[in-house]
Amino acid sequence: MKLEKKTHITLQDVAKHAGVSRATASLVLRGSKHITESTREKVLTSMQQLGYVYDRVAANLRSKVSTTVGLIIMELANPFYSELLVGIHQELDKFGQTVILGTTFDSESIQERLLSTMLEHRVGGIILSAVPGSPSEPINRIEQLGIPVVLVGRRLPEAKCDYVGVDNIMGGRIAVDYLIHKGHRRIAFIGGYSQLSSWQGRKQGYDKAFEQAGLPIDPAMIIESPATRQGGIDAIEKLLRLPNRPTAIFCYNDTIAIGAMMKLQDAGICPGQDMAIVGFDDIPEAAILSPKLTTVSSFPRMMGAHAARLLYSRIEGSTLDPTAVILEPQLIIRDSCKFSGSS
Amino acid sequence: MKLEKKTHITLQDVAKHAGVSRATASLVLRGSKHITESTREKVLTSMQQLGYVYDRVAANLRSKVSTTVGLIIMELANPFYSELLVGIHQELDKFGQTVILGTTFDSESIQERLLSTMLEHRVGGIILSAVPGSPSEPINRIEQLGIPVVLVGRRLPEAKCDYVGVDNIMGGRIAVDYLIHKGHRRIAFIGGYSQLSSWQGRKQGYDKAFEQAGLPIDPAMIIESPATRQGGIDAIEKLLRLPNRPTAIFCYNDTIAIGAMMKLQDAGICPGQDMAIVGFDDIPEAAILSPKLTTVSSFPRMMGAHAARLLYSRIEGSTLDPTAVILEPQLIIRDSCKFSGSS
DNA sequence: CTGAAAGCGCTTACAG
DNA sequence: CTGAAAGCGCTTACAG
Repeated sequence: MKLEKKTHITLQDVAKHAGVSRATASLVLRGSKHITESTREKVLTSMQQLGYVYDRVAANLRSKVSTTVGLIIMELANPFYSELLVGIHQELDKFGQTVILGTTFDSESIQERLLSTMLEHRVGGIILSAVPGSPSEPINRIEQLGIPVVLVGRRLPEAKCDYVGVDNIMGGRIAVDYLIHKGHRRIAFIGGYSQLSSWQGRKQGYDKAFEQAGLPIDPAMIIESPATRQGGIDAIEKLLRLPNRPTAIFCYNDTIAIGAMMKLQDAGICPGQDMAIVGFDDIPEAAILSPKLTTVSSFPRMMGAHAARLLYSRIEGSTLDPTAVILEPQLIIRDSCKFSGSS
Repeated sequence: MKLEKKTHITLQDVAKHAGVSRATASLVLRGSKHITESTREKVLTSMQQLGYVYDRVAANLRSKVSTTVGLIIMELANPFYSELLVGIHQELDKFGQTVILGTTFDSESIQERLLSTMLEHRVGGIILSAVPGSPSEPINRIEQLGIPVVLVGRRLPEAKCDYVGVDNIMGGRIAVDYLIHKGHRRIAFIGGYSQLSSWQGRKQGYDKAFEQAGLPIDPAMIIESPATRQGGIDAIEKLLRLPNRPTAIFCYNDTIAIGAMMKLQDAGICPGQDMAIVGFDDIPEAAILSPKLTTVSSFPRMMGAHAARLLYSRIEGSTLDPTAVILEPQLIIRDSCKFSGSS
């Protein structure tokens, strides 16, 4: 905890060593043009010699500036969020911002705590993938403080802030359209929870596709479960007990699809051959499964980059009305839908 | 950049509102016992009413304390590092420390820059997976400043600091022993670079296994390449051009193994059946490949947790000599080695 | 148990 | 172009 820097060099020391005032040294530090080349050099070499380390934290405190951004996501051990993080981190790095990380494991109380911690750390803004069903009041209160927040992936109805996500309705739509065109009539939708805005969107797309095809929807085909591999396994178990099994499965996301494929294989059902599978997100894993997973890409890395840019523009003072950046999803056709239903 | 908090409430405001001094309010904040219950309550309710946000940064500056830790790794889009990050983050969270992230992409100059940035942000310590071949002088200089650093996964010969890693020699040994016992005689070792301390260890284990079995080593079987999927693909291409192909492949890590399996499949060679494959690390992907990948687990999450604990003990003032925590690897036998060489 | 003063390391007007 | 002073929001001795 204690920073027991043995001989801690401050700007004061540098100034004295260079024979100038603290203010002058500070000016040199930030490359002011109002400094003579000769004093500039003197100060610079003094810094070198003394091994001076700039204290950005103290500087930020004084100048009321922040160079950190908070990122709150569900968990790290999930390729979707890893990819999101990569996009955010890479983009923010360009702006000289560093990210402070927090994971909620979808617990509302942890989210509350993290939000507080981030504020205490004087973040300039927050990127939040909110716990489903969490109240939007804390977010609005934070915005009130002048700290911008952008929601990513998961939307909160009442929150007055920016949002970056994929068009879930279209995503669900193109996935199910594709399956219907392949001749499937009984198509399950498994994984995720109906509180999730992304679940709702994907389900809506599913409904629309059925509607337009003039097909009836069987509520038994809709199975909620945690968005984990285990959740996929569990959902398949339930599905296999059904008297009238589906011929295709649209999974809430790729992680669910992985679990589903594992369980299917265990049950002697060949995914892709005996049962068509479509995922969502296109995480790196999707391409190495066998069969390679056909999935709807939500471009998580790009989502992250957009969120970072949007947040930074807010930090820089943009006062536009809250905007929503909706990425267009794309069906990535691979090998997990060879089977052609009852066509 | 600017933190234009509309009506920024400070401890001063709280104190005035509660009718006490700033010092008293500060004491309340940190739960001092020398405060009357009644004033405690007064102050607390004032904080509530005014919507006070504690400025931990200012507090840390004054009390010369740090609540952040720097983490520098090669890249985020790599399951090994994701897992490492999970372990570190989870453990550090328990100590109330937040992590500041940086990725080098194995560029020495980026690493230099990140190290500086972290110091400027007043991190209490640094966990570093160093760029191979980078000088240890900056690290020693940082330690000199009183900022502990722990190296993780990759060792630097001259660095006087803690290290957490897996026993690479043993890891290489058990992988190759296993293949030899399965009857293989021509075993390739592909991926990674010989500058990496982990590569050197695994290769040493490989050599030892051959030596003990009284088998000759063919230098053509050793192929270096970037530790990426593409690196695995490239290595296999080279391997297939060889007049005398191997019957088994020990991969520097699982990511290499994934690329290798992809390329093998493309070439009409069935991994696991026509060619045995062993990976290293046991990233989550290993279990979903088909065939499921037999691999040497390096327990990346546990590595992260150890590194975090070790660093924190240093931050707390531990002055033991630099220690090395070496985790014991474990062979995870799955399905990628069905073929039994020439036995 | 509480208050007045000094200080963490820096930057920001304001003089000169 | 450079210096002396005040202040960012907090904590830390030191009195009382």
